[in-house]
Amino acid sequence: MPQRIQNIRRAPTSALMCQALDIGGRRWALRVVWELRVGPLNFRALQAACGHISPSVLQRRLHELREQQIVEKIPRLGYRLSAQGETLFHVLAQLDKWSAVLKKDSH
Amino acid sequence: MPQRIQNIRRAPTSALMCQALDIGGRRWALRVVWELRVGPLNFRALQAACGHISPSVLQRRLHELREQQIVEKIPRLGYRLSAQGETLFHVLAQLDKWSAVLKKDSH
DNA sequence: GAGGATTGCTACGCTATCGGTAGCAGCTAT
DNA sequence: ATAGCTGCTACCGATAGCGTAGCAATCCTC
Repeated sequence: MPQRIQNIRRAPTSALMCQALDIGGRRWALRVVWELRVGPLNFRALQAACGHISPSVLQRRLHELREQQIVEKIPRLGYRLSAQGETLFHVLAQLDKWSAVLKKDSH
Repeated sequence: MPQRIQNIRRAPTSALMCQALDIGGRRWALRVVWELRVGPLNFRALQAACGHISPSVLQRRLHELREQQIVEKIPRLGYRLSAQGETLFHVLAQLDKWSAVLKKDSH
């Protein structure tokens, strides 16, 4: 008799991973990190780099990312990745490599 | 005179990476992939694993993930990761490691 | 230092997405 | 047969995202 599939014992997803997936699961959040990969950008430049995300949403994402200490604000240059953010960028770099396998024509 | 920050020449984000970030930027999308890491789950089990995501949203995410050929449906077992999905899981495994650096007390 | 451009950011109203609950039809095990 | 589980849909209120306009502050140029 095959074991019921929902009863398979599995390690529960850690709270921190849930948190990471929650942050990443918001529109534009990962994109913002990705666009900051090269260097700091100010608000308008970041907006343009993301393909004209609306400023209200960008403002929210930046606030959240700063709360998580992924992004930091610097006085005269705008926003840049923190040390944590740089580490997250390395993860996204893997995602960039992975994205090559996506079908081009899907939408 | 410092170069204007918005004029820094930067490689534009590739269309495929945009697509990947778009898929991942939807609520629950990455979480679904993550929960399927161990093995196939049926609809209800997946719903429970995600912490009771509403069925309408899960249905939508599964449809999209199947369109992208990240998840596939198998007749009597439910849903499982495709080869592409497995590769994506490896990226998320990096994210899991990264998540350990997140502050615990932030919300 | 007057003028205009650029900056970060907010307000507003609309649409799209999410979330919660209920429930249905098909299958399965008893 | 019947009771439970399954995948999935419908409905609808709540939330998040979008697009545009615009404002106060700063910066640049003359």
